[in-house]
Amino acid sequence: MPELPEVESTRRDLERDVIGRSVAAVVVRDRRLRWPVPAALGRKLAGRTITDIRRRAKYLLIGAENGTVLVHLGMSGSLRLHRVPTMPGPHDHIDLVLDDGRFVRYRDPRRFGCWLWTESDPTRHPLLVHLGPEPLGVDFDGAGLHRRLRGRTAPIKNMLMDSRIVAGVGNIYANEALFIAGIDPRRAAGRIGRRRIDRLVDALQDVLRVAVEAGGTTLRDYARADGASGEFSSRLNVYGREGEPCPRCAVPLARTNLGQRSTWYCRRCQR
DNA sequence: CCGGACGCCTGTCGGC
DNA sequence: TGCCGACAGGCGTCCG
Repeated sequence: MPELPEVESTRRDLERDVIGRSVAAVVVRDRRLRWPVPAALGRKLAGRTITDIRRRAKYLLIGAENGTVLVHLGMSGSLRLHRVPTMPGPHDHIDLVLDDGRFVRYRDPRRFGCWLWTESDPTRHPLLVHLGPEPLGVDFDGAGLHRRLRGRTAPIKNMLMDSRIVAGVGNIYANEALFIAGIDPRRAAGRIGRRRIDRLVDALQDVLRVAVEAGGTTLRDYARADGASGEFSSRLNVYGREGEPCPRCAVPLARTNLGQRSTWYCRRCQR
């Protein structure tokens, strides 16, 4: 579920309230996430101050004085900041309780996410070390992407969703960026000219920036840290819109499958 | 190295 | 109404 804009929105929401607070306790009700939640996590974090919250790709890096928690929201995860004690639901697996009594609650029905602990440089962690550039970072541009795609025969949409090529882009924003750029998602990535790759970079950056400003996209499970929905849902041009008129040319939008994922596009506008 | 398929898990929805 | 398959925002791993 959560892609770069959703994770970044969550990061910004949490950063405001959590930085500088210390951890009173970590309550783990179910350790069975993608990988088991480390048994030592509570002991490591208890009494420690949260120094920063960063994001890399779709990972949140919650920094303490003595290490970093790597949090991934998987397909259905969310982090909510609660001010008042509330009964946990069946999928509320972890509470990070702060010294002022507020707590960050991790909910993840499908348990595809993770909470891991590292005491070394988190960017060198095996899960992060091979990630490609951040699409909104200064080192991401048309020249670099064009070079990385040289010789690749896989569809461009698969490449956008490959975190080694560019980090943090998932199914929603890959579809939306390709629509804006007017590129057929099935097209072999290495056969797209430099000009069109430049357009794709612009489109991707635009859609991600606007989505972050809107607080991300809520389809079902995702919620901001304050419980609000992401408002980008109403701005989606093609995602989930098979058969509806193309916003640009009114031809019914098509759907296909690429890399086992549903893909929506306009047969006329995207070449 | 590359591309494609497969699980992991729970919930929901549509068709019969 | 009930059952069953398809599908859902991700991604590490395996196979050819």
